[in-house]
Amino acid sequence: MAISIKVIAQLAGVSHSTVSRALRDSPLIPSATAERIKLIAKQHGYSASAVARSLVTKRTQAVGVVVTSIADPFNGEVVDGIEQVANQHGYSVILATSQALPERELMVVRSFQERRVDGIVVASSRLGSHYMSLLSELEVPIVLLNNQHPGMFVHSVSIDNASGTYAATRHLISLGHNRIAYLGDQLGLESDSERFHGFQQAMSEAQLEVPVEFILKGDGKREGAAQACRALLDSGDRPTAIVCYNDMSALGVMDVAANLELSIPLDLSIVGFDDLFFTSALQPPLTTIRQPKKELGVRSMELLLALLKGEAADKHEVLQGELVVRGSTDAPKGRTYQAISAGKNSDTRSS
Amino acid sequence: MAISIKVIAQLAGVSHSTVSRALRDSPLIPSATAERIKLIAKQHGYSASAVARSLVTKRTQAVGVVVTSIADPFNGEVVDGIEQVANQHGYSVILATSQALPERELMVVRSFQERRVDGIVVASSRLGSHYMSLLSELEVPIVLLNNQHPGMFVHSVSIDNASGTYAATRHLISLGHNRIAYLGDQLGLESDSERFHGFQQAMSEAQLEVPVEFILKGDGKREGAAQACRALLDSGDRPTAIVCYNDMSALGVMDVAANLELSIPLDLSIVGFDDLFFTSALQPPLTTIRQPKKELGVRSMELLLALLKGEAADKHEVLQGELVVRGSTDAPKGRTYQAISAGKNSDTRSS
DNA sequence: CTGAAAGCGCTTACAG
DNA sequence: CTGAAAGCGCTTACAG
Repeated sequence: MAISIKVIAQLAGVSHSTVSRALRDSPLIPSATAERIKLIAKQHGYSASAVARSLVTKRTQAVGVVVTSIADPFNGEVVDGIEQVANQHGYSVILATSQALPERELMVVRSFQERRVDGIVVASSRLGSHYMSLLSELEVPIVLLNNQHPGMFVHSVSIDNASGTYAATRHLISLGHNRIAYLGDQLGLESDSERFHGFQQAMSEAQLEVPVEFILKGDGKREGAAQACRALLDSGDRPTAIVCYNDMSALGVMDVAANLELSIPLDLSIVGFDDLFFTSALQPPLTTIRQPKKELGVRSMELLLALLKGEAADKHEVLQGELVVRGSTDAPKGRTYQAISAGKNSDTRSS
Repeated sequence: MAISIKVIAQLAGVSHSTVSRALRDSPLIPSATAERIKLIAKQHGYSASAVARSLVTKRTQAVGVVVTSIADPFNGEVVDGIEQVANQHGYSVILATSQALPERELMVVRSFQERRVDGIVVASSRLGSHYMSLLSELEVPIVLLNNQHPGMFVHSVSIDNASGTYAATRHLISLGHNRIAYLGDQLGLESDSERFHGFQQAMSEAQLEVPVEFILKGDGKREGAAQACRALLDSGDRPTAIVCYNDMSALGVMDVAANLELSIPLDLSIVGFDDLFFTSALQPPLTTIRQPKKELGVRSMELLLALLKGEAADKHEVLQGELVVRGSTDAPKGRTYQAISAGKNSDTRSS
């Protein structure tokens, strides 16, 4: 059905080589001839076959992008950035989701390989490391976004996890909290341990203890986080603040707090991570670490593009997050009056 | 770099035709030979070239999926459904975003055409109709998700828009509201006029007037919706309830309400549309029409698959939404006591 | 400037 | 069962 270079060659009375050259603006073809051929091509609705071209050029102008799930709003923003840059540079995006299923991960690798994608962006946090080593056998450039597998790959673009939670924890400490919990992820993610590390560092610098019961393991999702923190929040030995692995986890904590009739931030201050678009609409709005999500996608694709051009490129790029203070954090109840009176009454010294 | 059928033919001491057949489990090849060849292929990391295969079979086993933006959480869930079904059936998804830019839409069509995708799912609401007619020239099956261009295409999967807002409006009326506004979209979307129609029908059935000032035009987004409703909500002539085109619009209304210190649902009841995942976490949680988002994606891809197989398929499939009543709707203030006392005190008759 | 030729890596009638 | 041949739609040295 689709018309080929051959038929437009006949129509134009030239060889198909000439048509090919004319259509690709080869300097060999005089512009008059080229225009004539292009016109005929256009009139007949000619569209070059990328697949035929790829066979000879050995380039598909396609990149593979893997995420665990594109329903995850974080991934959506990231992929949006990737896709825009890719498209601007004439690359198509082949999107695959692993759903965190090992068999799906395997299929994705196979599929990328068979399609001969020129490069890959792994834009997801939960891919198994077995999978990663398969990917590395593909012999195409790979960029990891928020790298969870340090050392396995050379190129990555990540958020500065540790500084993020460090800033969040410092913020809580400066409000007067000293009983602060950390609600992490249970999959042993690199990002989780980095975030935990930032938390710990701030705590130890302030010489604050973190009892083991204050270190919770969720799963990065709302329900998992809720389950992970319920017992602690229901106990007499409650923290006054909690630093969460991400916003979805924070949402789970808010659910439990509502359930236990704990007031936020009066009884419990909460900090998230990511700054997903809806966090400012929560009641109270969530204090969180903003990740430049789209930017992460843009930079990853730009890095991949550089690699594709054979340019030497930054190996590991790290972007900074930003603490966004909103209503979910405030001074702990016991210290509220001190803080207020200290502010209103300048002759009162706070401890 | 990638090994070809030819070299494994040499290795196995057979012709490349035999290798091709063995690898594709042709019944012509005895299983012993086939196994031997497969083993060699595996040992040498052979991976068939989808591009070479596509050139001869005229099938790419790839489908194009267009959305305006994959950062939109609604689209994320939809595409997740599409991708899962596609992958299960051996199809890859080429994702393109139009960003509602005409020049991008044009590029997307070109790109799908050059890549010779086997079919297309248009999973987005805001594609220009010029673009749609370009798409229809592609001569591949096209499925429209939440079809905005009735008549232009034969195959679509949609939510029942009118029944959704009809149910939402009935719900408000049954709570005692009679001053109900509709906040729509300004792009002349089919879904918007259908949703408005459902609203209108419920109102006229209840013999309730809808003053023109109560018909607002947003843009389906938070800020646009906020802007569209601010003046009305700030006036003395305020509605007691508002039916929104979608959840993001409802979010904008909530912003304005908070700003004007209107209490929800006491001063204003709000209904959304979509049931995005965060709506249940809002304060108050949002009453909305749930769209089966993933299901819409799944069905669309299944429909496309059927078309690809040449099966006669449903032309226009319509899925039903579901009213999810949450805290953002209640009886209007003036009637609250009546409603309560009518409930508590069975000898009191409400009007 | 232009064309004939070779080749990219496969699939699939066709002949044996 | 197996191989030689043709062909999918391009690009690009090579020769003129």
